[in-house]
Amino acid sequence: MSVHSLKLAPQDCGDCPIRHRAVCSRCDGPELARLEEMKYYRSFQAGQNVVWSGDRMDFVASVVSGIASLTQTMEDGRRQMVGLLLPSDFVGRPGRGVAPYDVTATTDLVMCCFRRKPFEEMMSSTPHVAQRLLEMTLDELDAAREWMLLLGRKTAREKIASLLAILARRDTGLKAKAAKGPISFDLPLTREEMADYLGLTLETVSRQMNALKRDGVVELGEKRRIVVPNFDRLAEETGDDSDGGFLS
Amino acid sequence: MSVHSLKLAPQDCGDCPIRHRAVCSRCDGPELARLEEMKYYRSFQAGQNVVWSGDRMDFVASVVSGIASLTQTMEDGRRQMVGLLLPSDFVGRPGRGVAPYDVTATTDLVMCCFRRKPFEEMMSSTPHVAQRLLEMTLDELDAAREWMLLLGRKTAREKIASLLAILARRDTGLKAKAAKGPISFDLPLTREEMADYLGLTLETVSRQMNALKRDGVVELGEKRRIVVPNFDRLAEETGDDSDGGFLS
DNA sequence: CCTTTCATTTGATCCTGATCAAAGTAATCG
DNA sequence: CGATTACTTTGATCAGGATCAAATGAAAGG
Repeated sequence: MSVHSLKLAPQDCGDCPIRHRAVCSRCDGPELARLEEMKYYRSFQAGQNVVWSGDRMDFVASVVSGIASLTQTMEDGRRQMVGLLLPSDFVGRPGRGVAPYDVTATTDLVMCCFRRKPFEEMMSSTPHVAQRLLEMTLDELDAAREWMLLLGRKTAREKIASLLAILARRDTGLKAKAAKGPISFDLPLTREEMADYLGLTLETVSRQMNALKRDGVVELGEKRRIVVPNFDRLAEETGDDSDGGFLS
Repeated sequence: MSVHSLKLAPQDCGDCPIRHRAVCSRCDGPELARLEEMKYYRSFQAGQNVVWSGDRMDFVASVVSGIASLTQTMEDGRRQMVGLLLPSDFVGRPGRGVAPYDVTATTDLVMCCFRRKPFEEMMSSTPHVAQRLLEMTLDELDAAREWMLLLGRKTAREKIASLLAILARRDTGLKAKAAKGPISFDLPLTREEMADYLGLTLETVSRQMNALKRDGVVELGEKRRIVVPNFDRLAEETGDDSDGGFLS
């Protein structure tokens, strides 16, 4: 069981992510009350599809627990993951009624949903909500562009290291870098999902994971447990600048 | 000289893209008047840098004529283009003071700029401006994710075909698909820039361009002129679904 | 507990695109 | 106009990762 599911029980929404990230971290006004009324939960089992590319998508949502992925597929089956949604991430596109890619529950998943229409109305009458959404979308765009660099120019080993670093940071709440000691987390993805994330095959992922293990960069424990003895060492393997992420 | 520069003389801003795309396609209120006062122009020569990654970026802007590119670079020089800005595209990130990637004038370039602070103030007092920006950012995010599929899973030939199709569509105003006849446009990118866009080397780009030529998919005229005798034929080479782009 | 299924590892071989090198073209400038 | 510089093509070789194949390991279910 991933640590994520411990963050927040779906019944207890006092700390619901939508409140903190998606909508309004700055106020407690009537908008929030309206949102509270509107919201509802949906659960999915690991592997279950949330929406298919091309489907109508009449809601927006925030991930409460678990992990969802956005993937694009070509006719012949080649697949590329284009988004990985962790708890507190936002899904859905105000103003767009059709999903442009598949959304899948990678692990057991709980989402906090809002029907799209009323959410959009709320948005237009509440300026800073649109601004908050814009901010989040810009973050996602930054992430997508980082990801493009990874896909286009990094070696297989660098790709793997980058993904592990991203997951480690997310799972330990960004303080992984600061912490000097070893950190560990549960890999939420299969080799195949990692391959779809990285633009590789699962065989290459497996080989490179073991290469990193052989070189002492990571330890692969039981049941997908990953131990990173030295985060800086892992960061060196990513090919990124050491000072990544001092954006204002 | 690219056809783009003919679209709009920078002095004549009655048709300034910022008006139509970036800010407000729905109104003519006082916001527009305020914007008109704020705006100013900047010109860059082909090859000139607009901002470096990590620089302060105190303005947002709309491309009036020419082409700008966003690129990310690794320490060892590997480069990946992560954005290609054509006329009417928006650059800049409300709320962020630092550029996360290099912005370069790929051709001679004219941008219509607004200082960031006053623009942001205008945004917060004018709800639908933030909404419009959100919409544009979502479009960019879609484009980025399409691009990720290209980088992660397409073959060199498919990558080239995809890029040519994108440029053809943009240059002919989306009606390329409908048009049954041959279409043509000027390639605004060198082989090296195409390579940076596609995650390839320039040699591979050159070879695949000539392969497409040999196979009659495109004709390479003088001075970077590209002729596409049959757009559907080109589209087949991209690996994309034939019905790409019926988003609501 | 055994069977079935799914995930991962490992091996052998192949192929696409990278790399290294050089020649050919086109644009620029004194 | 000739020389320099930038861009493009072409060739030869190499290597990283894909593909095909099979074995191993771990989880799930009757």
